[in-house]
Amino acid sequence: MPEQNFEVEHQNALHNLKQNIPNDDDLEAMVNIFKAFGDMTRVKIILALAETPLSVGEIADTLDMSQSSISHQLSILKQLNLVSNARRGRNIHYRLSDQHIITIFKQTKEHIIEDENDF
Amino acid sequence: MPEQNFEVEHQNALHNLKQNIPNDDDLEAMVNIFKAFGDMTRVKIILALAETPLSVGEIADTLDMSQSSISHQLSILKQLNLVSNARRGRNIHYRLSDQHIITIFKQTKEHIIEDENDF
DNA sequence: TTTATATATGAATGATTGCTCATATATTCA
DNA sequence: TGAATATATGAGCAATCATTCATATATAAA
Repeated sequence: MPEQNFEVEHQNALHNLKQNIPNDDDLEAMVNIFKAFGDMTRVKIILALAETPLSVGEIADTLDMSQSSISHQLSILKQLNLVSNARRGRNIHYRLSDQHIITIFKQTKEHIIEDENDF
Repeated sequence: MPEQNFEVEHQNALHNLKQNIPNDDDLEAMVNIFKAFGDMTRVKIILALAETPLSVGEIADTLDMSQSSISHQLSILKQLNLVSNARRGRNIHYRLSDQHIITIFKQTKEHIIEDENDF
């Protein structure tokens, strides 16, 4: 009875699931990164920084947004260690802190574009 | 003057940036996917469905959440074509609509866990 | 057909969030 | 040192969102 075996396997999978779901603490870091990527402004900042380090003013100018808004968003990205900063002259330059992240980011973007029909 | 060349290149990069930033329409699909991943409940649903197709009730039971809440979240995931559903008996079974997506999802998760020190 | 079960959905609510405005801080230049 | 420039930050506000509650819809069972 293949139909019943299927059902038994499903029940086993279901039983295992309850124990195997990562707890909130383990998932939180990941969810927070995704949250950071889930905002147009922050995505644009990351895409810009993927090209070259930029000062706060340069980002604000490039994205045509207020200095304050960009600064707030940068502080969120910094708190997640997605970007780092360093003073250079009278400006503060931001850069992606981990090229690893931008690789994931761009890959995902390409995957989504590839399958655009599906979305 | 290597210092000045550096500055010239930076100015070029800056100038190009303004034109090369994808517009909102192009980014929106990606941002929406990331938004979907940016919620603990939806992440857990996706992780569960990565193991086996599940009915609404099974998901609610597994995650110890209300049927209504799960149903609402599933409708969001469905609208983004991240999951699909089909009636089976008196239940409606949900599954990941694209294994591609879960691959990206898990990869990203692993990358983040690998570099946990950085976060 | 009536009853029970599974899922969907709309309204209400509290929490989160992104932006603006005003202002504080910090560095450079005169 | 004092003025100008660049960035950070806190409060306020409107918008978004995740959940709950009540209820509608749809299928299955009796």
